[in-house]
Amino acid sequence: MTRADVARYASVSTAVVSYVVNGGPRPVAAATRERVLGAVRLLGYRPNASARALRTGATKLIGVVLPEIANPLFAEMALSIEQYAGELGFAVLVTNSASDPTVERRNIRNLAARQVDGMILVTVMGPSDLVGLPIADIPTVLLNTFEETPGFASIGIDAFDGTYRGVRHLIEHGHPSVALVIGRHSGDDVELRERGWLAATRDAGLPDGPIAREEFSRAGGHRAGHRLFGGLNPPTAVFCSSDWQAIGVFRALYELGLRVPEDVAVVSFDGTEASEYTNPQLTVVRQPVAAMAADAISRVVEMGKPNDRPHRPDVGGAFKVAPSPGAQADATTLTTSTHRIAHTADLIIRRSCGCHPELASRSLQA
Amino acid sequence: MTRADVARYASVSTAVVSYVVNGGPRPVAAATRERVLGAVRLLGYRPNASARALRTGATKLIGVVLPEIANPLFAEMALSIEQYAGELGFAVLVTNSASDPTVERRNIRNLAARQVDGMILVTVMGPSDLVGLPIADIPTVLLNTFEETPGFASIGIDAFDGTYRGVRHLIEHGHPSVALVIGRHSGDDVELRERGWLAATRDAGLPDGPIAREEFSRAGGHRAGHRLFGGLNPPTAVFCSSDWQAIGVFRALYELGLRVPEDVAVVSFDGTEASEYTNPQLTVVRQPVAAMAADAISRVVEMGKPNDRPHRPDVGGAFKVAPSPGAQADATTLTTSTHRIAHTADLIIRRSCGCHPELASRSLQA
DNA sequence: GTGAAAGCGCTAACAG
DNA sequence: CTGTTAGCGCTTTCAC
Repeated sequence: MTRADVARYASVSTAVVSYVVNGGPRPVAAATRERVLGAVRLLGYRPNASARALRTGATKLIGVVLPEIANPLFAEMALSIEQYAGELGFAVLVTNSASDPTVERRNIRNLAARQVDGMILVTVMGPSDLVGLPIADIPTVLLNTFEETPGFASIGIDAFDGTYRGVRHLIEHGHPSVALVIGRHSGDDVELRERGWLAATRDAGLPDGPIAREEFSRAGGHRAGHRLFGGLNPPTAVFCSSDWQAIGVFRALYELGLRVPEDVAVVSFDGTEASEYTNPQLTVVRQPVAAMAADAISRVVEMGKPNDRPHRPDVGGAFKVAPSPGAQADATTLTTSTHRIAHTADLIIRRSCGCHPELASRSLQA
Repeated sequence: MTRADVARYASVSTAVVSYVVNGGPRPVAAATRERVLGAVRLLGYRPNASARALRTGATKLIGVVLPEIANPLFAEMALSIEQYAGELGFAVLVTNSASDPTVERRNIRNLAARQVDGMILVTVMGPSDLVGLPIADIPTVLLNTFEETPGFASIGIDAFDGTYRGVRHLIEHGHPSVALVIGRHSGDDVELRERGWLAATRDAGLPDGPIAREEFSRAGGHRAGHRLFGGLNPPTAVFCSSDWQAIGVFRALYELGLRVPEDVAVVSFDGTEASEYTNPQLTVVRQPVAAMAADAISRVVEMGKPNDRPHRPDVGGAFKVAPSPGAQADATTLTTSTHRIAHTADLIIRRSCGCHPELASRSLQA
């Protein structure tokens, strides 16, 4: 079933079939259109995306590299990305790197080989590892980064500030010190969060609490929890760098017979839906995942457009999510800009921090 | 950067470049090969996947339709599918339907339009809704189905048996009745699980327990939990149709001040990693997700192969996971076969059922 | 062992 | 408003 068959059946040229199928670029008489549409339906014709991609040079595919699809933060990112991309007519090729730089590099290469029109990378590598990759010609944005990344457009939150506020909240509850559970790979994020935690602690005149470095997973959080709270005189408050780790910490606390928030107050970073289903519910510093994903998609798509349009008055209005202040980019240099969109994380108070002791401990009164 | 450029630079024909890049189908002199490879590297040449797909008629893309990527069961499926597909040289286009038949239909159409070489569908629709779709020519397997589906290859577990064994385990603990939390859409799965639950109950001579029909989500489980356990004389045991719902039930029990397993014993279906991070850990009827995903991929790939090969002696050995008994399919009719691979679910005893009371209640002794 | 060339299905000039 | 046609980059048959 090809375009030519449809053309033959409807007694028109293949060009007209194109015009009808694509709604342009030339007008078609209503009667002719009907005839073509009829043939399309009757013949069950489906346009060939590969041929179109070859001809137009655009696959309408966006590649996404995630470190770990099981982590709800990234799962929610994937979901939002797919959704926004779909609204703009793009399909999404999601790959998992299992936080392994080698796998990540392979995935990026694969996506490039498939001529994706753009890439969204949640990378576990440093920016310097990215330069050798064959992606100079592909619109790329780094998502979930924590600082400016030279040579790349990037989107993320202010990890220092977010951590600072989360830790400060814990301190305001009067804890003598606050422990930290954090990732073990060396990167901006780890460093920034650690600095945020340290700054909040010291600004309050408190001694540095204990720190546990484990991978960003439930298992990592579980190990961290046992290490931190398994000894004598365990800390009474802990800040977790991710919901995922916090869930592991909760399990460790449960196994150790420690109650949240009575014995240990917990605050975590991310604020995915999973944080609403721990018992008690987690107080979190929430990342605006959907907004970040929307920004990522719109930037990638924007970067992929030819730079020669004088006006495109209404295109911007299609985006549902307003980019953060400072998101305006210079169209002429966009493709290679180092521009960063920084979103802010909000503190959401729920039960695990101890703000509502009477409610949080209900289960114990039964 | 095209094949022609490389050919020109290496002073060979484009055909030779092809032979080198694809390792065939014709032999190339070692010296020539080196020259070509050098040109490829120097020029940074990347083959154009669209052109290749157009020429060969194969995109090496497999489309996947999931009802809900956030549900860990489907997230784990997506992960396994991507992994196995990658090993066979296929990339995966994952789409979400949010359990909405309309969205699902749209996604299937989109995938078909992109000329995927095969499809794996975790559908929320009945088989009859599938017939109108333009996918007769695309190798398709239904994953996570619960009964034979006429006209489709399908893979799933025996939901009746799995539920039966989970419920029976609860009954063996001596509970006077067992409640059921189950999905609300009408389909084989819901019906089979309900029958399994009923059969186990009645075979034990027990009265039918209460039933709560809610969507397959944490929120659904949460509502079900409140409905089931919020009144006077709540049941003392409950079987949840999914880990996801069980997590919601746990939250409801926590909010109601009911302890697991002391006040309420819980067993759930799925056995994803999430079930190891509830407090206490869930006793589950575990679906062999990785094996099911591997089966799905290998069947789709197999179906996509031309039917005219007389022998392919070693291909089968490449698969890591052996299909269940009865998985041998008739190669000549595979594409349109109704064949079903039924995996079996195992009961995994952990803490939520009450088998280890001394351990499960540790948190209360603190 | 290598080259020439046809053509996959589509789009978009260009011509009418 | 509609038709003709030249490729997009690749694979592969056929000739040498």
